[in-house]
Amino acid sequence: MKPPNHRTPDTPPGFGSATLAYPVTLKNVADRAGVSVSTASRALNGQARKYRISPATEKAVRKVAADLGFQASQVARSLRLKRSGLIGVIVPDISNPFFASIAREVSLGVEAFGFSVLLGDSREETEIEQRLVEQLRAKQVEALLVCPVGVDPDHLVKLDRSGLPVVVADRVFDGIELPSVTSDNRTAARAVAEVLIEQGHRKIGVLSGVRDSLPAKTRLQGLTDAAQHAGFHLDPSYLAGNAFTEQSGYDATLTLLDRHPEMTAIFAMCTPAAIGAMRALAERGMAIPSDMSIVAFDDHPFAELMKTPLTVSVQDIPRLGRLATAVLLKRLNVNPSTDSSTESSRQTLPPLSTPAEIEIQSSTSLWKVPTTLLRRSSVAVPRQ
Amino acid sequence: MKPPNHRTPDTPPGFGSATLAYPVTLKNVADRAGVSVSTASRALNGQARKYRISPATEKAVRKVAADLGFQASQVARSLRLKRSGLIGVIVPDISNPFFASIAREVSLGVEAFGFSVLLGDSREETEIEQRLVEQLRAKQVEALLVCPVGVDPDHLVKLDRSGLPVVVADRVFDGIELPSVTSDNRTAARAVAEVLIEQGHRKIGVLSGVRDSLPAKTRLQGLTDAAQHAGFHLDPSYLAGNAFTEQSGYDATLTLLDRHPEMTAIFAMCTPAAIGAMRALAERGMAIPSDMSIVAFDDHPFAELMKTPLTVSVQDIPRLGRLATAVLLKRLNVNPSTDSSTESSRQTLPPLSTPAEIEIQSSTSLWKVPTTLLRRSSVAVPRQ
DNA sequence: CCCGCTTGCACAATCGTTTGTGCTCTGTGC
DNA sequence: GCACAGAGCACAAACGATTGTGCAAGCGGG
Repeated sequence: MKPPNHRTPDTPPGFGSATLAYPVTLKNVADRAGVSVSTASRALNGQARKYRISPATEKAVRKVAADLGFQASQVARSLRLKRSGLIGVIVPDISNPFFASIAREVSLGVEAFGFSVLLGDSREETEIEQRLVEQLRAKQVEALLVCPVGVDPDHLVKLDRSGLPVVVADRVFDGIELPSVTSDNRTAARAVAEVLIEQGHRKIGVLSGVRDSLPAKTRLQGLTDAAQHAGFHLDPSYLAGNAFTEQSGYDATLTLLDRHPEMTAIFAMCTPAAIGAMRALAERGMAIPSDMSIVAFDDHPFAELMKTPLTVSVQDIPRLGRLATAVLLKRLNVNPSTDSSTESSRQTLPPLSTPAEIEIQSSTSLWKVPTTLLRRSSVAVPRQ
Repeated sequence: MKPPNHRTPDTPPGFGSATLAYPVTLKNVADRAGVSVSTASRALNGQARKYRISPATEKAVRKVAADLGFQASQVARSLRLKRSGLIGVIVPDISNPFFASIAREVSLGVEAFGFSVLLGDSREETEIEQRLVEQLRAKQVEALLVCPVGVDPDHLVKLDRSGLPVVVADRVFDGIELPSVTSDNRTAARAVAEVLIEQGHRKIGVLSGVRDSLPAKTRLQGLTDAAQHAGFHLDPSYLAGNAFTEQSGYDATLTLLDRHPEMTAIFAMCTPAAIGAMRALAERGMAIPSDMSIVAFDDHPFAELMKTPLTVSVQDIPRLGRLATAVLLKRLNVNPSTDSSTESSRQTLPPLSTPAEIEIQSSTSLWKVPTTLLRRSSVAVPRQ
């Protein structure tokens, strides 16, 4: 890269100096070591024994390589090996800590195997998501982890069928055809809903995320379960909103407040929506939890310090990320549990961490990680 | 990639079917169109005019390519062109929204030019940062945006000297040798400090980030400026902490509380530290702002809803990210301001956004973006 | 002394692009 | 009728790695 303004170190004048000039190729190493390119390659790749390179030669080559700061071009290697060492990660919004954490776990988990993460941010738009997929496909990623915007999974399924392994996280789909990992949203939703119901709430407004997404459907299901168990029925008119955003939560809250003044509690399907709801309530001069109780999903460092700490169901995001990573790695046929001192990563540095203690049980294609309930002060007995 | 279990479409039997088999090469397209590989390449790359490919041929090739779903292998192209189309982004913690936002802006800003972002998370450790740099170098990234852990910039400087453009953001260094972009921390710090001083605070504890980092030094400088202007002197013993983390803020607060019971205000150099401080104060049973005033940096959606919304100086993070991206692109000799309908990105999709309205003024290598002050309720007149 | 086996390495093909150069036509002007 | 220009395309050499195969020594046994 950047051909101009470097001296290429073909036959450097002062033997032994060899300050790093950027593109040091295998040929440079070979020449300097007085061997052929193939020998140099084998010496560096631990193939010495197999191809009977003498220990002396191997050592010499290694030394020259080190002196020259040789780094094998992954591009060339990729071409020859038909393996890019790249994994694409596409999320709706990387500045959302939830997705950032997932990206982080993937990045941390795969680098031990010499993979790097190509990041894509779809900005919650399906069209951009598709463009990103194409772009990453052209970059020859070996697998894709997608947290989809939430609609139209078809292009992902097609992609997977065409031979590019795709794993879906969080925003999984119904009638699933792709390996997916998500939280146990139904149980989680039921748990938070029951906090409300125990206190006597029956008129519960729901701030929904993308309606077609499985998380939204499943959380609604959990709420319905709880209602049913308590012997009442949830009117669909108490449902509003159609996105996992603050704006959606704000708008939906106002809508519900107008539509159902008798409402005593809010069930927010995500943190941004809860924030939006709190803004809306503040504008209407309503206090939490005295005028309105509220429950939500996911926690945050700030949460504890809030005026009214939210009662939430918290997902184990890192675990979700690690599970997704494990599934990804499994589909790539690299063994997450193998001791990583093997030559799998060749010249790349030794593993930074043991990738995942996750057991991929069974052959299901939908994995769920458990959640925990955090009861805090945002729920009270309904006023009247 | 993934050679097995696809039919290669060399000469597909049913003409016209051509469902996507994964590796469709240029040769396949050429064969099917009845031309040579070189002609196919030129037809697809808009070189038709220059190399006198007949419009008919060009059209035919394009059609075949479309039918086959041809995507040029970026790996092969990279090898030939000596351009990977990859940009490395290394941050200390991608799950921190601050860095996530920066990564996001870079990703958004460069994709219009056909670049993709390779993400690295250094986990606030210099050693890992260095490993990531090596890994990304091997992947042939064309440039690197680093938010360093904060110490030992030497390897970055060396890298840049060796021909790989490096841009530093946020955690810039003193005696700078690399293009850097950061906020105007001195002014920002002075502004928040003055909020404290105006109310009469003089015994101000400082929760510092990494001492050697320029942000920490500069923010301290801003505080010192304000103190000096108000005619008093800040005792170094009021300084504690040495990291941009919650833990550091917590520990430092306890330390200062013990060391200086007369302290009436806290100047936290980052949000995590402020959170740590609030935890510590809560444990000691101290209320904000009645028992202790506090100011900090950076805002957050949650901030408004906190028990005591913090008075903070907020950085324009997206702008910072965009500026960094612009500097990056400039160093890569792609023109951020050019209308992007040029053939710069070839077969890659049309630009998703106008990359940056940023004016890169002058040839300075340190750029600063302005900040704004948010006065909220975390500051009061000192008790006694 | 010669044959054959082992050792240690070099040759060359290959991955899928891009691009400089050269070949073959067709048509035109004289 | 012929040379020549230019249009339209094919050939082949890179890019930097990996890897199957072939070739030359060295050695021992007969």
